Amino acid sequence: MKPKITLKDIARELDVSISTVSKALKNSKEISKDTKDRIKAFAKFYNYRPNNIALSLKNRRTKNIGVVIPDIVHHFFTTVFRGIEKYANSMGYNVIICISDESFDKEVINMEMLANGSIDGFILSLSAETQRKNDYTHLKELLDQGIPIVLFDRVTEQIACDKVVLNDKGISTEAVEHFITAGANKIALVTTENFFNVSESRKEGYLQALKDNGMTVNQDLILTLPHSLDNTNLITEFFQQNEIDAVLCVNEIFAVQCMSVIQQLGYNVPNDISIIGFTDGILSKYSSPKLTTVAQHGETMGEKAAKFLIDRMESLEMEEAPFKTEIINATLIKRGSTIN
Amino acid sequence: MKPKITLKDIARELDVSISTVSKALKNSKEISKDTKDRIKAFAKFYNYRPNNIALSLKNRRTKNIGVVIPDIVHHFFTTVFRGIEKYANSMGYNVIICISDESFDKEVINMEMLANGSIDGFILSLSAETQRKNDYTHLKELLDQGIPIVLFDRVTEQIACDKVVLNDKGISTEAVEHFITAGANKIALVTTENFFNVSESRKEGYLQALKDNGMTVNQDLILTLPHSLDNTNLITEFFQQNEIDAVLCVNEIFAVQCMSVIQQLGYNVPNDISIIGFTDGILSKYSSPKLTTVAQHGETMGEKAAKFLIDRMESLEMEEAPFKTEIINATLIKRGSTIN
DNA sequence: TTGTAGGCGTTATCAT
DNA sequence: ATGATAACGCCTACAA
Repeated sequence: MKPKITLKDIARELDVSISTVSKALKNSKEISKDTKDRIKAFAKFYNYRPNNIALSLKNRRTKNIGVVIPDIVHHFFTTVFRGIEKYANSMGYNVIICISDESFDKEVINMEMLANGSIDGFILSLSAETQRKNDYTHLKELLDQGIPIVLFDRVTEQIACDKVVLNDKGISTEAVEHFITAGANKIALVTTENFFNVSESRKEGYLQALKDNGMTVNQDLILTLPHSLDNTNLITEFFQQNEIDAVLCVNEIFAVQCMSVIQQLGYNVPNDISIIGFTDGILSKYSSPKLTTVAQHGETMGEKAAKFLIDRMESLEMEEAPFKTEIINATLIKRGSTIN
Repeated sequence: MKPKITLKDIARELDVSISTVSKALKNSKEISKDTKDRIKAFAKFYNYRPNNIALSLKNRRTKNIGVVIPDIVHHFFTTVFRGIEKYANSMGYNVIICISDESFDKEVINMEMLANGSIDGFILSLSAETQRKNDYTHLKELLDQGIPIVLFDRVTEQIACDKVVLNDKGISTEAVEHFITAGANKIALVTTENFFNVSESRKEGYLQALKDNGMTVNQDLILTLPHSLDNTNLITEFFQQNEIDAVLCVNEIFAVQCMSVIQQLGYNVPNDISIIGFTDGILSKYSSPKLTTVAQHGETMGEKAAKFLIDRMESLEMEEAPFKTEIINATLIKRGSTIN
């Protein structure tokens, strides 16, 4: 058991002053080569490492980033997190993570907790409840205090800050057009309740594609599923009661559930009904047939978000750079659940 | 833009001393009700919150826990992490996370980085490379410095610390016996290279079950797959060249891959071949048929690990409590990929 | 009832 | 070339 050693310890042992030790270890040329060597050898032997906390206090920066995501079990957030972690680490930052669990209160409490000195900035994707309540005072307050925030994916226009989002609308249009090219004309959409900005955008993209191609919108072909429930029955009804030859799903769970129902009903994927889902996760890769999906490039989003944040934090006080929004281009990965 | 306010600021504004402010905010009865009220009102108005960093420095404890896991995309680690986060937060701790990415170096570097004051203790699952190298000096050093560590899942006997593991061997035996009860007698095992303690234990459990039931071991029925590669061909060969009526897989990816191959080859699951996988993740739930799996109760493991760590950290210096190993009982979730 | 002083570990500035 | 001092924000034993 050898507790951590401090500058003071070294100073005492070597009978010099603390500041001499500090300077010597920083290779200051104020100190004679002789003492420098002595001190360095001693420090090395006892494996001296400066105390991060003391440095944080002195420098008024922690080199920690707070990441707040709604959920860590979802593949998309997981990949974004990876990207953040990767870039942050490469820049010497640690990542403190909080799961809001889609709860407004948890989001607020966790952020306030971290904001009291533990982190230099936040990367955040809004919880469902926050988007539903449409209440962003906690974010405004943090920004007011000078703590930078980067929003990704689940963002809001009501907060002025750097953002990283997907071209949800555009890629949805592209997906639907992929159906149309293959001859589909009874195209369905399976989505979530619409307080999510992303679901909303995806729906817009879907509608846009229909419009651009002179097709009429049939509201019956839009299925809005409630959150966190077993939706199998709803989905089954949906496919029984409607004539459908293609379906766009806003996440991969819906996609794989639809596929399962469709096959159960005796249809063939993709010949009778084609499917495209969002999120190129593990489900999409291991289903049969493999799912055509919208790859959201989560890792790229994460890296970009981290870069935005660190750039802003390190541009010491020349902070008033205008806020940027980076749009990450999703791509369609064509696999077995669509024709072509 | 209103920067954070400090005790000093309050003291200056209210023309009292810093310690008076400090005491007042802690409701010390040394201070007159009058000044307390004045100070509290002011503090509340300016939304004073003590600076965590200063507290950490003073108290020599950060209330941060470092979590090091090999991978965040794997469902199992994700759920364990959830459990850790949940318990830690409820006890007022933050969680700093590092992904070792199965790399020894990343594991070492990250841990050393955090160990310099950023965290009070670690929860860790060993990286593949660390287990392969069998080198744990970094952990020993940290323990030497008085930093507590809790290992989970991927553990080693070479380190004396609290541990949380699964009854891998027992549950594997149980799984194989489930096959046997249903009439199987050509039971295969699909596993990873054996430097993982968990794979090793699962194999032992498999062998034990065969032995207990008077069945002979056929080495041909044990398929060892390399890490991170497309194994489809190996798996296909395996099922073509061997007569098999049941297969136990050490993770759910292998399980779902096997199922896919089996169905491709024209067999029926579970009638021709039954399957059981480890990890009750999303793949198992959304495959068809749904997979019978070993639920590892990751969240429980995480909570338990966090409890071990926090207990030890908070039992100030009466530390020499003996190290405990908690064995979490996995359970078999019977679904469509097995008979019964 | 209030204030002073010292310390947590480090660095920067200003002596000596 | 080396050391003393102050400061980061907070707490607390001890004075006043």
